[in-house]
Parts: sequence; C-alpha cells; structure tokens
Amino acid sequence: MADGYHHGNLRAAVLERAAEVITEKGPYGFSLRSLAADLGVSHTAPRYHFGSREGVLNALATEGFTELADRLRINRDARGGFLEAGVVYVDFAIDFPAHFTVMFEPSLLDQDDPGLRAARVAAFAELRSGVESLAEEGRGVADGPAAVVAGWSIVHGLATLALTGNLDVSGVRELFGDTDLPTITRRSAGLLFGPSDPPPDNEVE
Amino acid sequence: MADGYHHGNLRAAVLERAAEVITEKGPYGFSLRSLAADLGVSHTAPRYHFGSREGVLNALATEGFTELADRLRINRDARGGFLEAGVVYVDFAIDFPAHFTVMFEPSLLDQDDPGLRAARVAAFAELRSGVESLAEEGRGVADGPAAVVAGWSIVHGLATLALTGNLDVSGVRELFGDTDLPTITRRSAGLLFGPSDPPPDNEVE
DNA sequence: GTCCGGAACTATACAGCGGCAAGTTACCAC
DNA sequence: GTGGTAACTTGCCGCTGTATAGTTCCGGAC
Repeated sequence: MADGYHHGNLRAAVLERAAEVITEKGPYGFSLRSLAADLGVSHTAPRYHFGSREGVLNALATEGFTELADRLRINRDARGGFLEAGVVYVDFAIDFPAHFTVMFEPSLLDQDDPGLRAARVAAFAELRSGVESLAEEGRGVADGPAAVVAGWSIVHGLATLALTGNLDVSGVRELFGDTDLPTITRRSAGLLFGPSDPPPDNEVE
Repeated sequence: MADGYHHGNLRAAVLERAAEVITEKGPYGFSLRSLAADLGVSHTAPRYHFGSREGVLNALATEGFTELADRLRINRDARGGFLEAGVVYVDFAIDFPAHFTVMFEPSLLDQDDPGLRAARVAAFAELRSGVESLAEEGRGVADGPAAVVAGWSIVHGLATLALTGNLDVSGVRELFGDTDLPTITRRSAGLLFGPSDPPPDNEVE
C-alpha cells in the first residue's frame, strides 16, 4: 500500500497524530496542515478521510466515547461497583486526554453526526448504570437524581481539573504528597455515599 | 474621547464582545479580526491593548478569577458555609460562561502573566476556605485533603457539565424536571458531607 | 499659540490556516 | 489493456494572527 503516493493507513495515522498534538498544545493548537506535514502527505490528504477539521475531532470524540463505554462495561461485568467506575472514568481521562477534552467540548464538534450520537448515548448509558450500581451495594441514597449528578460531577470534575493542570497549579495536589490519582479518586468520591477511611500519616495537613 | 478616530473605551468593549462571542461559539470560534470588525475599528486595534489574541483571553481569565474571588469572599463574610460556596461557584460559571471556560483551559493562556497568577492565587485561597468552613459547621471529615478535592471537583464538574450542555444531552437534566441549577447543586453537593433531604414528588424517577 | 510627546488608533504586508475544485497515481476487476 | 475507483496532489481562495510603520488627537510646557 505505502507506495510513496498512497500512505496506506492515513486515517489511523491522522487520528493518532491529532491526539498527540491536542494533548501537547490543546485543540486550538491543532491544525490539519501541520498535521499533514508531520505525516509527509499533502495538506488536503486528511480532508479526504474526514471531510473537514471538525470531522477529525468528531472521529476522535467517537473513538473516545466507544473506549469509555467499553471500559465501563468491563468494570460493570466485573462487579466493580460505583467507586471503581469512577476510577475507570478518571483513568480514561488520563490515558486519553485529547479524546476526553474533545468529547466534552461540543463547540468543537458536529453534533448531528449519527456515529458520534450513538457512541455518546452508549457511553452515557454505561455511566448511569455505574451510579445506579450503588443500590446493589446496599448504599442506595434517598435522592436518586442527585446521586447521579453528584457521582458524575465529582469524577468529571476531578478528571477535568487533573487534566488541565489545575490540581497542581492550585496547590491542592500537594495536600496528597505523592499519592496517585486513582487513590485520590477513591478517597474523594468515597466521601459521597458512605464513610471513608482516614488518610495515611505521610501527608501534609 | 470617541472622536471617530479614537474609540475611547476599546479595551472594555473588546472584553465584553469577546465574552459574548466565546459564549456563543466557544473559545475556538473567537477571532480578533471579526471582533474588531464588530466594534468598527481596524483589525489591529485590539492588539494595541492586549498584545495578542492570547492577551485578550488572559485578561478575561484574570477578570474571571477576580470576580469569583469576590463572590466567594462575600459568601464567607455572610457565613454562607460550604454548600452555599458551591452554589456561588456554579452560579458564577452560569453568569460568566466565557470567563469560566477560559479560566480553566490553560492551553489558551499565557501562564507567566503575573496579573493572571495573582488573581488565580487569590481565588484558590477563597475556594479552599470555602471547603474548610465545613469544620465550623461541625461536619468536619476525617480526610481533609480528600474533602477539599471532593468539594471542588463536584462543583467544578457540575458547572462544567452544565455549561457545555452535557447535562442536557446526556438526559441527566430530565431527571430533575424543571428544578433550577442552584437547587440541583445543593441537593447533589449536599450528598457529600451529610444527610440530604429527600427529593420532591414532582420528578421523574 | 505653537510645539512636542505620548496614547490610541490605522494601513500595509506576510505566512499559515481551512475549504474547494480539478488533476494525478496506483491498483484491481474484467 | 481498458475502465473504474480509492487515495492521494496541486493550485487557488478568503480568512486569520502577527509585525512594522505611519496617522490622529489630546494635553502640558513654554
């Protein structure tokens, strides 16, 4: 395939490189032309596969929702429960920062894309089932809707703050010493619906 | 001042219009040139006041941190407590959506700007004091650092999800009927550190 | 009153960008 | 070998941010 004229696997290569660039410089720093130059193809080659710049971002978001849904489903099948679903959510954001950023920034996307809509619906369904698993854990709360919002908000907020560096720049991260993010997630989200373990001794207070 | 040549109050006008555009089309749909055209000045006029496109966004972010700190301080002076500090945070995001978006997206900003740093430090100090007011409420939690992260994350996550429209598009908003956002905030964040009120009857379950 | 300096703009130029239309290459089926 | 099609390239357009040089206007010094 890769014969000097045809790249052979351009679609996948574009998505991979786009994710790298967005991770480094944010969605605004991502340009189709410099991306094409990086891959050694003409500046309109990506357009053939994605139609537009927005098309690349849509593809990334779709990939992201699919991956997130997969991970949440695996956790559900393993009876991971609410807290571990939260860890899965935050871990996903750290593993796929560019995808996560694009997924939740609708101004970057074409909302009418059916593929995107379907992937998002599937992911949201898994997400809600994660919070609803609280009932199975015998920790059901009186205010169901509030529990869904609280559960989603706390992990989404934590993921967003960690990803954008605001956890570090605010000094909040220092409070935890060198505790890793999954542990921080468990301890913080654990405050939501039940008693939490006391913090270890090796931390700043 | 406004003599046909000199605008007279261009700096403020640029910030106001920039906030409008970003609110409508997101931070990536905002262009200096179209903004200058809207205001009837040459396309380099904004550059005189802000140096660059980034400079406009930095000014917006600085304004935002200052406003947020002010609101949080007023709540603290009024002994509003943790939950109302959370409502203040979410309300701020709704009242100043463009500012909020830019404030927490570092890839849009020049982090070395001293004015921005100072405003952010002041706002974060107020923020932490909001969570720490939990102790005064006699609802102190064993895990202090986790409480700070949990408190901030839940309101930041809720504000972000509401602002980006993800609360609506996910169907989560429907669970609350036409309940307003401050109430949703109180009920959700209220699950964090204490018992919550049961939901009213007029909601979907 | 006029001279001068600085603040607040405009004019012009340039490279990089996304999108579009038309042309090119390589393969594959027949 | 011929036709068709998928995967590209080339050339162009208007828009964008940035840089530099020039213009307008106000205010104070004298």
